[in-house]
Amino acid sequence: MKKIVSIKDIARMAGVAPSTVSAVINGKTRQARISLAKVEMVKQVILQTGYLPNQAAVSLRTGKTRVIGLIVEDISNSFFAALAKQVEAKVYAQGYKIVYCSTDNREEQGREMIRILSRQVDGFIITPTAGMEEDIRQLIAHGKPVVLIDRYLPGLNVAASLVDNEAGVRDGMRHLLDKGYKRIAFVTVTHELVQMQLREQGYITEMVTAGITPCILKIPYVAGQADVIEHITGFLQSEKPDAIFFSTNYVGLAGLEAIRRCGMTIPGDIAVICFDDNETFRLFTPGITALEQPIQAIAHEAIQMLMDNFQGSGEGQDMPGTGLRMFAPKLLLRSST
Amino acid sequence: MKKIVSIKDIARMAGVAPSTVSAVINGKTRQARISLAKVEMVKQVILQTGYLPNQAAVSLRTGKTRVIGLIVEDISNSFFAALAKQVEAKVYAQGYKIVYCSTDNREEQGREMIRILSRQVDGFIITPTAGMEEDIRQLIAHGKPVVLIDRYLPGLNVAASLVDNEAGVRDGMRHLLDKGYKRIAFVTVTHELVQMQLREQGYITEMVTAGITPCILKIPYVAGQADVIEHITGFLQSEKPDAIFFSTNYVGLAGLEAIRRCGMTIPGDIAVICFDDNETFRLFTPGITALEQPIQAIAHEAIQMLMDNFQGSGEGQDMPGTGLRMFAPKLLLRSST
DNA sequence: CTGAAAGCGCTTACAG
DNA sequence: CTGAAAGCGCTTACAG
Repeated sequence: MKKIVSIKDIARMAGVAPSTVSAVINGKTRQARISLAKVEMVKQVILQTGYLPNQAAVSLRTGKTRVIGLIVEDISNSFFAALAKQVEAKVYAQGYKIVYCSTDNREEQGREMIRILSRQVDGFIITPTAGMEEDIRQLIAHGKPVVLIDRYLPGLNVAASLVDNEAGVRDGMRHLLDKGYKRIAFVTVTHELVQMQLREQGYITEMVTAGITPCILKIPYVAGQADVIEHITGFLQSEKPDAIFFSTNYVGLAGLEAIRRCGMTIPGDIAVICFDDNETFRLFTPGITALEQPIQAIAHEAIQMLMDNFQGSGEGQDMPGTGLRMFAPKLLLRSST
Repeated sequence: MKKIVSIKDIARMAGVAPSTVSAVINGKTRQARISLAKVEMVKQVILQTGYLPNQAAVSLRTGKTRVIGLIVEDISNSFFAALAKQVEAKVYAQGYKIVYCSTDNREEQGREMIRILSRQVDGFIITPTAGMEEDIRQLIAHGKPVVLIDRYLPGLNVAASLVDNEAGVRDGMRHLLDKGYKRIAFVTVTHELVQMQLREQGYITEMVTAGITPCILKIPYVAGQADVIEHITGFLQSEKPDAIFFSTNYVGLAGLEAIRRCGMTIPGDIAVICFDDNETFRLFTPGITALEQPIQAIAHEAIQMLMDNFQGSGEGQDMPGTGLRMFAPKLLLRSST
């Protein structure tokens, strides 16, 4: 086990004091008015030894960890996984690292994760679960920046970056209406989170504008995949819509299975569109028209807001960058509509 | 911004010395022979204040970070995302955290990540890229435990946890042969990593055993999705196989598209099987027979080996738990074969 | 049985 | 322009 070089070793090797080395590392040679010759000397030694400061010591001294906590609903879900990838690239480029964890939408889990991580990260990017309001409020009160992603909690004035749910659904609806579909059904899940309500709202608004009576199926959030398929199958048989709008990935995949079971053809018997794209929709025969979330924009904006907070006061005063940033999804036209 | 309580505050509030508090926190009250009354006193105060030790200080003092570095090829890939999820559950349960990063199979990227993280984690779980041998060797020489996952580097005697590639392919092949398919083609990518060679080897072995001439298409690894589809389309038209074995997810998805373009039906014109399962294969019409990787077993074994290292010497001596752990994939029979 | 003291590796006023 | 010293919050011998 090789001995690890410390700032003292570097100082000794360069013939200067540790504080000089520190100034060089942190780019404070101007303020400290270190001579150019010494700066060069120190840089040489650092390069030769491959010296890297002990981050634990830096953190202890400065109170900064250069770590960001990424708390998502489920890292194995393709949407969050893609988000994590986008976050990663940005964050490492700025010299930060990421620790992640999944809440699986369990309130207790999320709370515990915040507790464990709160002292060990400089800030959070969080997919909030219902009931997390108070924890997030406290985090911010303690001067720990938080940016919400993918959704927000109404009544909690915290920066958030997400897709424009209502605009997306309205886009998709106008496409269906333009194509001449009339009996357009909307299939969604009961969910306390605001984004589902916004999507439903978008649907209702467009239907009402078009002068057609809305036709909505709401599936209990807790239902398993098999149950969801059952629900949709029954709904298709009784309502006989000519087009169907699935509010989310998860429901859409079950919906395709239900349509298959009913022996209906797409788009002949029924047109299909879904909020959220995925590989299955792309490869399905026929391709399924979908609203693709601008994951990169969402992730980049979230990081940007968080980093802006780091620059700013960071002292529990008014956080800059609070408020919602929404990005319109992209309508991917495929053969299903 | 509220003042953060330290061990001194707890000590003062409980009327004991900081070292006593430390002993209580670390469960060393027996060795230190602290009276039960004081232990209770301290525990009370800790509970009331919600005190959590400053991890930076602990790390600085003990040299342990209780963080694990997870370096994968691409966290947004569903396989690695699923792996990350399994790793996460295990790791948090043991009081560790995870920082992740993706290499995108770029050697430089992986090396840089190891450099950045090496001082800040207690150990690594790595999906190695070619050319990483030396970096991993050095990590271990410096007493930093490493467990490889999903693949290993021949010639590098490091613990690794992965699927049994050859056994999986042979399983799938025997299934096809039993069903009476003869002109079974194998489509793979050129790739220096060992797992692709093992899969190919499994195919060849079974074909030779069955007395049939192997028929292999190797696609350059660098090819984009469109190119891959082209390659496969041409291959299908010239070779006219009655069954096709895709060596991996990525190739299989392109393969389905190629089959569609050729106007072939599955399994009528051609049977399909693929190494690695995914949602598309499950929902495709017909369902695609696949070999599902035992992700949970792979992840759990990796963590177990890593944690065993933490218990052990950890001093750059012979690492316990070196060697390969392989888990057979599960053959999911669907309608495509 | 318990507490005072040293020290992990940094950064930051501060003295010269 | 540069270096000595204090201190971040812990843990660990060690003295009593």
